[in-house]
Amino acid sequence: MLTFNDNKAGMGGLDKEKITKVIEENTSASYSSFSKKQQSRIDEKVAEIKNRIEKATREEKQKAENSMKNLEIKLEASRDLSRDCVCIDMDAYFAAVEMRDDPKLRTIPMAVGSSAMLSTSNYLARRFGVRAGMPGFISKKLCPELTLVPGNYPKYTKVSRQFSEIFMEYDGDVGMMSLDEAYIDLTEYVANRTEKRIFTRHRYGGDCPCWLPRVPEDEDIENLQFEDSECTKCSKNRRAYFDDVEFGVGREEVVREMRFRVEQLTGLTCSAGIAANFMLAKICSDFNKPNGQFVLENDRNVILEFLEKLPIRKVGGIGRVSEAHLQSMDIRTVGDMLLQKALFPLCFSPLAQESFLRTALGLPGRPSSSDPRRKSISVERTFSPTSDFQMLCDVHLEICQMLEEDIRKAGVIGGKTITLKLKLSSFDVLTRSLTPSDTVSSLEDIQKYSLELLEKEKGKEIRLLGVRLSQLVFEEEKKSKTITDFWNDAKQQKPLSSPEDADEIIMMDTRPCPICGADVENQLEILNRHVDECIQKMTDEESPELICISVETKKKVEKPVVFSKKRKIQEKKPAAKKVATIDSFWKKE
DNA sequence: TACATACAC
DNA sequence: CATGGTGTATGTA
Repeated sequence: MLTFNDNKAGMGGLDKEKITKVIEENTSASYSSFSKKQQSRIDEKVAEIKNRIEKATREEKQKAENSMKNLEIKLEASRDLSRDCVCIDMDAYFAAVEMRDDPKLRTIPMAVGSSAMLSTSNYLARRFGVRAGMPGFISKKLCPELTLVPGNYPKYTKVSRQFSEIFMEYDGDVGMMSLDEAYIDLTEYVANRTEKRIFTRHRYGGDCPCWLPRVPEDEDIENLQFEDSECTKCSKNRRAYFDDVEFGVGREEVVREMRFRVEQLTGLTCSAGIAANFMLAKICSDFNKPNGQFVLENDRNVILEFLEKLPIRKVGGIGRVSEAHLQSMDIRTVGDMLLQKALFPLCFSPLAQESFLRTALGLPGRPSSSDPRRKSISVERTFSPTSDFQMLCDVHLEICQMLEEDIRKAGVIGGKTITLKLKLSSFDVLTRSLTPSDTVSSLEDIQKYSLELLEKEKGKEIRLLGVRLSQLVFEEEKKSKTITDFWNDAKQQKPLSSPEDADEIIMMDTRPCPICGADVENQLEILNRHVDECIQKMTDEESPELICISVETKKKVEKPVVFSKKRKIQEKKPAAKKVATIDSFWKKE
């Protein structure tokens, strides 16, 4: 049913039927009936679509076809094949971080999440059908030996900051879609890149399993230079091999270089897609996963050919429901979309028509709202279903307190509209909202208005409560000055790296380690590693992270001013998302 | 404006 | 035992 799809990578050749059966057997009655309800809603819509096509008159069909033809001409005129867009996606991100920091997890099936929900699974676990979005307790049935690791979001956030700094050197306006996904416009960088770059590559071997990347077992290491040392973590001997690697000037080479640097810095691999726009780059990033990249030539025919056989579900924005709708029109691949485009006006809204046609042509989505500011802020929690109103009020108060705190941290003064979200024990979701004449800002206001809404739902058995504030009012921001100052300060202190003096960094000058004073090769990744070792030596056993960026290096993050030269009007990157705040997971009464 | 849906990660 | 949390966009009334 709709519980399991093998859309994502890593599941070749497993027994789908068996997995589906295990999932069904372990699905609760209430969830199962909710799923059925959802499915029948989709079926209804599908019937409606078929019906509309069936009973459309000749004139209507003709009109629809003309309308799509005109739209296609208009859209085709906007095609831009001049850009180098890159989407970089970390491989099994949360799981990879946990595996990096605990070698025992590298060889067993493992997932990050709770018994209620998994965020990621490693590739070994995926072979059992264990995947992101699946409840942990069902995963355990599919794979009894599965190890569940609770997520450590502050750590994932920190690591994400580390590698986004690398991307920032290539595109000052890099868009982080989430902790593990980056959109990079390389056009300008590639155009200006005239020289190859050489990096020292560090890889590890010996008895110490801690550091990554490892030298492959089958590689001939006869002629590699190395250095032995005692690992500060496991006390075993670690052998660090090093050699030079070169990266040329084309976009593929530059992307290889970025991926190389990410792995050197964090010990994590990522995959990349390269194409004429971000919509295509995102699809491509999935093609050679894990630890690979895929380029789609900036050529109309090549793009259309690539899309012809591509299942529609691989396209960003087409989910379970749209897939079903389109399938009812015999559309399974993007190629089919192009063949059937004349039917769109009979079944879909104008926006949906355009969006599907853009997809079919390999064009990016409509650039959306130019206001980069966030539009809403919310907190929601799931708990054991209850209709006890006092209990719901207690939860509600806590949620309001958390929301108020988040609002303050976000530099938001208040908002016009307050929305209460409820999920019933049946899994049905309701929202109730109101817009008072005055802006809602204090904890008291938030609580008062949302409680008003909650009171009207007395008696319902509820499993989730949420409160959202929208139509936000922001603090007057004078941030740009701060950032500039920050950058100027950093510049005077001799920054570790910047595009202008990139060559100096690659060439081998040294720089004293701020911790131990020893001369260290002045290359960002190497320096970070060294500093990290030093810090580990002198500090705790506490921090489980192997790689931790130095404080100095961190300051360099804020430098978009320098890089953002005038850029052509272009497709909007997906908006950067706020990092979720984590608190201990509470549940039960 | 209010509410529901769909989607991404 | 047991199916998440945050945010955006869009359709419809």
